[in-house]
Amino acid sequence: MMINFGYACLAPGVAGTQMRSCTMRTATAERLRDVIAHNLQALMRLVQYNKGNNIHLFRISSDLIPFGSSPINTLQWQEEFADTFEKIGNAIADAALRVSMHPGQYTVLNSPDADVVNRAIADLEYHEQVLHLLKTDSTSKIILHVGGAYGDKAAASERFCRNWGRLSDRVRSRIVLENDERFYSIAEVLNIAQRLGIPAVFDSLHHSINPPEENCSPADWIWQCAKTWNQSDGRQKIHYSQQSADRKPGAHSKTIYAEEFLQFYETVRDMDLDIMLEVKDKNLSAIKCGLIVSDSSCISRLEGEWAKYKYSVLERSPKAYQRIRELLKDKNEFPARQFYSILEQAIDEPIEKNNAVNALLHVWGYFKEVAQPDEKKRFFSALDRYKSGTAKVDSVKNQLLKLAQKYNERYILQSYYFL
DNA sequence: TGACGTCAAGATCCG
DNA sequence: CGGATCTTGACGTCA
Repeated sequence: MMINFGYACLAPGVAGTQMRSCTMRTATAERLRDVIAHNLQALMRLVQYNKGNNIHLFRISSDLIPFGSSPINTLQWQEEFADTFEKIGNAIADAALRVSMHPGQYTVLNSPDADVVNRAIADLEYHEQVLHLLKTDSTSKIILHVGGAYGDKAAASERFCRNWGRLSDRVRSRIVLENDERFYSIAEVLNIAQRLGIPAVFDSLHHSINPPEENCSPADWIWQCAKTWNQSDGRQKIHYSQQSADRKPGAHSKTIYAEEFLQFYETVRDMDLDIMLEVKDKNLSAIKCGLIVSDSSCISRLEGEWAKYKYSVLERSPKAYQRIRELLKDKNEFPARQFYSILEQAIDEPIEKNNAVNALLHVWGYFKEVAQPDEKKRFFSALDRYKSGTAKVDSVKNQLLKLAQKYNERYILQSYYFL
């Protein structure tokens, strides 16, 4: 039995992995060509990053090809970039990475509006083309919601099943259905999924907001969903996320909080699962979850994470900074849960000026020998403006980021301090 | 007609 | 002019 963790689309803090886009107004063939080439390169770097960080589950952004299913995009991008796709596909296979895609809430297959349905079909075909060009098999899924209710959910579900017949075999072999937070509960999704003979994806946060009448535990529903996954679908997938404490219901938390997560994990740990985390800090939480459920990893993995977090901790809580340093001293231990517990508390604290200045000066330490006189002058004048309240801490940080880029300070560049 | 969610582009403002 | 901050875009449904 085994559980993998993955994240969606973006890896904040990882150089060269940002997606670009364009608006309809600026979507010339040339511009689109540029953006697609850039995004494919970013995807390649994401794949390599995942491989290097032992992450085996990843959602590819629907924005990979801007207007990928729109007549606005007149490029033959499938042919033009076929070789690039193939190279990335090889890297995906080499990394043993399972990729998926997830069209958003605006792809609605069960709409009563024929145009909306036609666009939804085109959009699903676009997602399939990407996965196909990457040479992935049918275990690379397209996650879809049922759609709207239109005041008559039974009729809307019927329409979904009818329009299902209009999709190509290739698309149908990839689609999996997910419960949403407003209309279709996991029970209703299971119903439709069973009828069409396709897998169901349990989403924990959607479920807590929109539970079915049947009173089963999340683990029971996950077990129900397990029966809809067969050999050609690959390992069962679920979505896990936590409610943001300070935002509206359904909003994802900024990180996966370890304690709450472990309570859930205990209920599914004996299953074979791929768990897609939906969370603001993306790859950071995927690494976190992998580490806190592992009881036999090397402390150097924690030290590597600490290197990236340390200045974000220092600018909030020098006390937590010291505690973690103490915690990581014993090289024979692997105190992942304690490490993340202290970290989470620190990251949720507000930034106070004295602590922030302390952290800024720590980072400045990397440049004080190499910086030019004018760079030094600029940094300290920005620091003074921050101290006196006429500038924000981010403007001082940006100066440090610029210096890190100019002098290629890798230790600083990889830090989450600048996010 | 605005809110919803997402994240980068685009626009504007400031020194 | 560069950097910081605000608004817009693109999608469909529902109140």
